[in-house]
Amino acid sequence: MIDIRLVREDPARVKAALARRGVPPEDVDAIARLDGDHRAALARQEVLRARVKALSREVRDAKRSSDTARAAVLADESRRVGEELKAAARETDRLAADLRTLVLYTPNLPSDDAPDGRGPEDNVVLRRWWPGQDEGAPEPVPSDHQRVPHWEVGSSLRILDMPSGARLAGSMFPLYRGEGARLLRALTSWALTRHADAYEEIRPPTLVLTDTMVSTGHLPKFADEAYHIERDDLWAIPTAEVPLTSMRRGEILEEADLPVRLTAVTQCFRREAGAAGRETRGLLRVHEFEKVELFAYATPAQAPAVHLDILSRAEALLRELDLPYRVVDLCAGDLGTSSARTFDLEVYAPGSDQWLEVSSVSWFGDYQARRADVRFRPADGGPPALVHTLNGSALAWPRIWAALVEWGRQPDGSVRLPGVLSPWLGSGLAIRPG
RNA sequence: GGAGGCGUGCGAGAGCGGCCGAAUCGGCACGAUUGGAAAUCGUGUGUGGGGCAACCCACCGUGGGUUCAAAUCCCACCGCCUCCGCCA
Repeated sequence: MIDIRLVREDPARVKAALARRGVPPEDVDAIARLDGDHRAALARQEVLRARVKALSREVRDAKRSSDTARAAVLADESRRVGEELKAAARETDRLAADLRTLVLYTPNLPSDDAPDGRGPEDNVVLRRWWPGQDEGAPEPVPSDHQRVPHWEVGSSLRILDMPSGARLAGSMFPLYRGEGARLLRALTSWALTRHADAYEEIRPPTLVLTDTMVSTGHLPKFADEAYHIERDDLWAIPTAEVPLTSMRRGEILEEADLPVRLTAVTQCFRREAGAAGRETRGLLRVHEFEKVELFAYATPAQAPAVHLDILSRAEALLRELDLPYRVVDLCAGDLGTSSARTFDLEVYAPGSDQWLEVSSVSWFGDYQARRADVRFRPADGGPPALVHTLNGSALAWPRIWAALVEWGRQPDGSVRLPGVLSPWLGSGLAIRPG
């Protein structure tokens, strides 16, 4: 949630910031109006309640002095005020609920540093990297044998079986087999080990309560994007960000313990409503996938450094995998709802001939922390303040799998995999046609 | 899933329906004492909303209800513990 106090005190600033995302100023006015109504109603309610409490004390005193008649009169008066109070409370609750709904649907204010722009076409490519770049090697040009899309490579090597996945769960549910499945396991083990120096490994639940989904901003606005288990009212998480953000929900952390850095591998579930058709072949867009996530709770002062740490860790993994990539600074219009600033990492896949988003590294400010009510007690003894949350994939495996298989394809049709994975791949660094 | 017990502040733990935002002990902070420390003594110590302030309001797992008045009574739900059942 955005800070309602900021809407109250500096609506112009909120309007200007949200306008960069395309939010009309009237939306901010509506929030301000409802907030004013709610506060006025609350004030009326409090006066009435104070009156009831005062009368109740007088009833008590009258009874103590055995003045039954007076006690009865006072009790009647209190009952009457109590009815008024009830009505006032209903009004306050209604306004509060309306206000909350409105605020829950309002996106975060983009960071001043995020570039201007309306959509993906306005994102800024900050830099590119490719193997050997430091030694002056030119950007690699894929050979013909690398121009085969991963779904063809996967099918002919029998390491990816999309038809079987579709038979089990429908389209866009991949089924990996043999060395293809083992490659996923290797990537996960390798990545978690690489983060273990500073990030505590977590295995969270992947089905969560509605409140947990609301805290990150995935609900109520994007209910159509998530799988929902109706009978038990649980949601399948679209990313480990969801359980990790709520791990300390409602708590006050000590500043000395910050930043709290966590890493987790989870299955991620996305309905991808409306994504049918384009760019859904093979592993480019799937309903269920595995991803290693980096996450942190930080003080506002720590947040920028943590943001860069997560970004550099995700980049380091790509470099160790020898995958050419670019860093994209998302413009205000293309930011996710909860994010204030996001860097996407995109890998080039020669067979699919596309830049594939394999990581999204975001700084959420206090937007999610306010929804999740996660605060910290400043070391200087000041009042508790909201933490900042940050996260980034490191990394999402299906598209990495695709890029590895396409770049690694040899003239003889086999696939060579990067050396860093050798401890987890056992004997074979290469997947050969069998 | 069945039976029973319990959910109070940083922790432990009290709390005849009114004087309870809450005893007491511990922890922590500050002060006194001390050459310094321990011990001792004193003071303070929740979160949020409103008001220039005095002060007012909310919160004792969550949500309803009873009552002039609810931490306290009633109902439902959730969580934890114990026993039974089932189970990878």
